[in-house]
Amino acid sequence: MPGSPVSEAVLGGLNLAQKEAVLATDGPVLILAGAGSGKTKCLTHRLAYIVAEGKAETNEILAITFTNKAAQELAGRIVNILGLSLQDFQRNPNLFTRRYLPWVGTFHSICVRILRAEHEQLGLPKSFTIFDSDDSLTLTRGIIRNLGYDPKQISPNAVRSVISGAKNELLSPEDYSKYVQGYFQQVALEVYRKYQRRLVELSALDFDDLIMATVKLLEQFPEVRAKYHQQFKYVMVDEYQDTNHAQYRLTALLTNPKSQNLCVVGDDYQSIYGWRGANFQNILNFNRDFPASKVYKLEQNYRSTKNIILGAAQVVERIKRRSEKKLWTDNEEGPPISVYEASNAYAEAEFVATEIRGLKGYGHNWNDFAVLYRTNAQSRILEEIFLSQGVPYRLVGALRFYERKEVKDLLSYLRYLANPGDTHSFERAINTPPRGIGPKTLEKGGEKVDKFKDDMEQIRTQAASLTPVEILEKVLAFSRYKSFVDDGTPEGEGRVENVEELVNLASEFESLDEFMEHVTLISDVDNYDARADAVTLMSMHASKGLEFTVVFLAGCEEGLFPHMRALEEEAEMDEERRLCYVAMTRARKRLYLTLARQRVIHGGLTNTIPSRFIREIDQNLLDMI
DNA sequence: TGACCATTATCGGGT
DNA sequence: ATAATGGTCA
Ligand SMILES: Nc1ncnc2c1ncn2[C@@H]1O[C@H](COP(=O)(O)OP(=O)(O)OP(=O)(O)O)[C@@H](O)[C@H]1O
Repeated sequence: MPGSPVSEAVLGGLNLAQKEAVLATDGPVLILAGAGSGKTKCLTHRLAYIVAEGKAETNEILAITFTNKAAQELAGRIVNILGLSLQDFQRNPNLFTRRYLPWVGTFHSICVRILRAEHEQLGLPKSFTIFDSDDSLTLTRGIIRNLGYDPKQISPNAVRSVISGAKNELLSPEDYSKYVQGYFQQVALEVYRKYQRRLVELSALDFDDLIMATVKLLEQFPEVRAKYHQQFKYVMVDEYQDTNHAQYRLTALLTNPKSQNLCVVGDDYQSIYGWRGANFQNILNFNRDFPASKVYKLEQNYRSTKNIILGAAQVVERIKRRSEKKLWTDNEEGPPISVYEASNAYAEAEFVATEIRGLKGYGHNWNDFAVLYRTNAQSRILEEIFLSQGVPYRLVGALRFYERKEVKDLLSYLRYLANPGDTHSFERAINTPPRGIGPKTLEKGGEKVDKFKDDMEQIRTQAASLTPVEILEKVLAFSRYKSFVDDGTPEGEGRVENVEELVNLASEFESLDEFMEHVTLISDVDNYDARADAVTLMSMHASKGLEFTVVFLAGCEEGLFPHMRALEEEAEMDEERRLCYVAMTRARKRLYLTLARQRVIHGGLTNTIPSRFIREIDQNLLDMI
């Protein structure tokens, strides 16, 4: 009830504008605000408030977060409001979030849940396979070859991005055929057709299909749509500026048209995923799409110093197409933004490491620091130097868990067990470890192949009454996978560790489908642990939504940041500016911009020019070291 | 079939 | 400069 102790607690610690946004539970709401103004905080409190007020049960709230990590954080913060035990949550955040907040997650994980529930409508088996980008690429390459094209002339990557782009715009091959121009797109269309047919045969969906299929489901079946409208009393979407067309449609389809209880949160200045179809006009058009909407603007930044806020604003103000937005802070002015020009990338990394070690002496922890860069390739030199200087670090975003070979190998068994139609996984599993069954033997068939199929069928029968970890143990015993990867070398040891990590993860799940889905959909940032006492190394993109006391932006050079490929198009340069704004505003107290005057690119030494972003910041906010 | 070697792409970001 | 892919040969 309003004024009840719980509601009071939920509203405590919010400023006036934030409180208003939290209290405006009903009807369409847009929270449009700059960095560090407490948007995510608002969303969390809003969810808590709705539950505390008894306006909806936790399973009646659909909340889309940008990462799985954010979903878990949301769950963690409302544990006490739900009257549940914090220990339970901490023991297994995954299971806890699934159980108590089944509809809090990323677009992709929410879609999987809907599709699993409604699979029959779409003629899919319940345990359909999720293709990740690697699987998609392999399939695409195979089709290109099958159709008689040379993968060297028709780049599988380029075709992938055409197909993905089409799906993000909700274009089926038929729809896409209307836009085709030129030879390459003609071929891409042909591949798209075949690719889609192949996925159906395999009972598989790729990442983009997860969204597109859900949209189709909801468009095609009004009764399914109505069911979810009843289920979801409240819908909330965080980071709405980074939704693509398919996600935008999906949001509208999932919102009850009568109540229109939809709250979207975001900042058009922080739209950094345009390259994968995100369109920040979605957030700017919210008023047009929902004329009854109320708009809340939060203008006070609680995160950063005045100098950081001012500097970041100056970079982003050069963008022509943007909303007008105020952002101020009561925080101290803080030290100027430090700029350091190193002679080369090693010297740059040494400066960063030395600076961190120096500041560490002034009472900082290692996890107060982050080094952010434009391209993942930059992490290598930083790692090398950090290692030699004894600076503990955690690298985020390099290799996703699922992309490790051992994980993919074992998942292929599990996928095939769950979905016998998935011959893609079958073909991988049957010869991992090598059993002398290559493509030729497979085609001919015969005893060896039948034996494997029979063995798998046996495990499949038993699997029905087993937990995910038990099934995985069976697979490991059957394949003797561990002894296959453990060759006694340190690398072999690492591979065994990967297997064990997968086993541990499996033990956190109750259903095989959920376990596999989790492994396929988690990103590397999801494993980022803010408590681990180490310096964080990650891409600027991956840093979205996070905050650190001290931030270094490495490689502030023309051609690297802003990136070479963004120099020509204004829209792309705008996105680089927004990325700069995002990256700068991750910092609470101190911000460094560093660069190398010489850098090795593609094996050749190149002279560099300092990034225009440094020039665009008022010189008296900067301290050139 | 699978190991080995040459050639080629990669280094733009990621669910 | 390195990783991945593809072709060749045992
Ligand atoms: N009313 C408030 N009083 C004190 N601190 C606040 C308040 N609101 C937000 N904060 C703090 O400000 C910081 C930023 O909040 P939050 O991450 O919710 O902002 P955001 O708008 O989502 O940021 P961004 O868009 O940059 O990711 C957090 O540390 C949060 O605890």
